[in-house]
Amino acid sequence: MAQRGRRTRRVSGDERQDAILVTAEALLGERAFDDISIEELARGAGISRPTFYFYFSSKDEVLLALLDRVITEVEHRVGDLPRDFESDPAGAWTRSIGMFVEVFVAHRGVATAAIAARARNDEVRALWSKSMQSWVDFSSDVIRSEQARGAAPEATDAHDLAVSLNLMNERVITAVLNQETPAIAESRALDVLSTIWIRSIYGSANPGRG
Amino acid sequence: MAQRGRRTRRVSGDERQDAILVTAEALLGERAFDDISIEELARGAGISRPTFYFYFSSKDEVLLALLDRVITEVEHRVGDLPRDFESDPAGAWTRSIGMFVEVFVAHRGVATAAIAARARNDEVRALWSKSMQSWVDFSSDVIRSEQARGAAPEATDAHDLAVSLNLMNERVITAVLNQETPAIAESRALDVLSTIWIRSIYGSANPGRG
DNA sequence: CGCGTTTTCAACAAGGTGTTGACTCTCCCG
DNA sequence: CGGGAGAGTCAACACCTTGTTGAAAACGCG
Repeated sequence: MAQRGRRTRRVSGDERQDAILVTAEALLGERAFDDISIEELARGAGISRPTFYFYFSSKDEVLLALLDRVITEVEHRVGDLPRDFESDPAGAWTRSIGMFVEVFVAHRGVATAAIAARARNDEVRALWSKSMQSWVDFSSDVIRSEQARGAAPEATDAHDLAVSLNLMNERVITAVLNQETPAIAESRALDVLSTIWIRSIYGSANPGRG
Repeated sequence: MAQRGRRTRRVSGDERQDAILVTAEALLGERAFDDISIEELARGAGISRPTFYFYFSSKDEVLLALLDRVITEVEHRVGDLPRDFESDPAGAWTRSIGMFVEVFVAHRGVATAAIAARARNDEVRALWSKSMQSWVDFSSDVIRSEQARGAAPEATDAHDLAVSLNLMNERVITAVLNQETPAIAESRALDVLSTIWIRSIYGSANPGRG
């Protein structure tokens, strides 16, 4: 997944490529991906626009490279996630969801740009979906083991539940980060999301009737 | 909210404006909004590109007009939503969520285009958020009344819950419609979403410990 | 008819993307 | 150490899309 765009690499070209990436991440912190031109990326890295194309074949490739780093970090962190669900299910889920929140907050610009670019770019979509998949796999594994030990009802398919809850997290967190309306307060997000996860995974499906 | 783009209206100009809208909706059925040029919209309506600007000031205005219709329909349908939650909470919620699903499916092209355009266009964002807001208001009203009658625990803020669950619906349904990965089967969507809603609203927050 | 308003579009301007071809620089090998 | 093979660079070009302008055609009504 590394080695995007460039043919070979020897001396100082790397620095240029890096400079483009650094410029892109900085600009993404202050405005939307669509509002950043290749000209700006090039100028920020101290090169001309045509030279930009020597390093990346398009603006989307830059986003892809940025996203690539985030994905790598995510897969690492998912692997390190504690699985102490038996002793403290609520706490364990909250910590897992907290990690999700942390990644979004830490790479806010890249995450929101990638989510928007996903609609038009196949490679971005594939890469993002890989990341979501690793979260979904983690969640559904845990849900299944909670069902196996009798702590959670088996009525609902673990995979469907995991997908829906992870998509909820993605959407709620982006709404919070972008300060959309409607959204919830940033300070309440983790609490609300955890509550929904826990009730959905462990709760019964029979509300009290009138 | 009607009367977008045009100064006055008298005779046959309306048909042209309508033809643009019809063309847009048809094209949105087969590809993404970004991949449709104003040239195509104009040709589809039998006019030249500059003439398009007589009717709409931009491509986004066309989407806005399309979305406007959908929003109107939504507000109408939310008002007509049954509130028979006391006798059959699960069924009532499922029917309400089903309406949400129906609207997305019926206006699939407009909905997905609007969601994508929301990121860059303030007016689209405002209009979409108005629609979400009417769903959120409905949901939180019902949640609060369920809490008041003692059927649902009051531990969680009704508004925060309503926002999160509605955002989940938005995201899960678009994932299903776009056949994303990960997603769930279209036939399972309503069932899974209802389950999560019901457990989140009525369930307790205390999972069984190991 | 004749005059104002509506409607139309050729032509232009601006701004972005991606490509070409030639030039420089570096460094390594003969 | 001199000459080539890349790597790296960019002016200039071609192209597409959006949005504007100004003048002309069509229409309705007195």
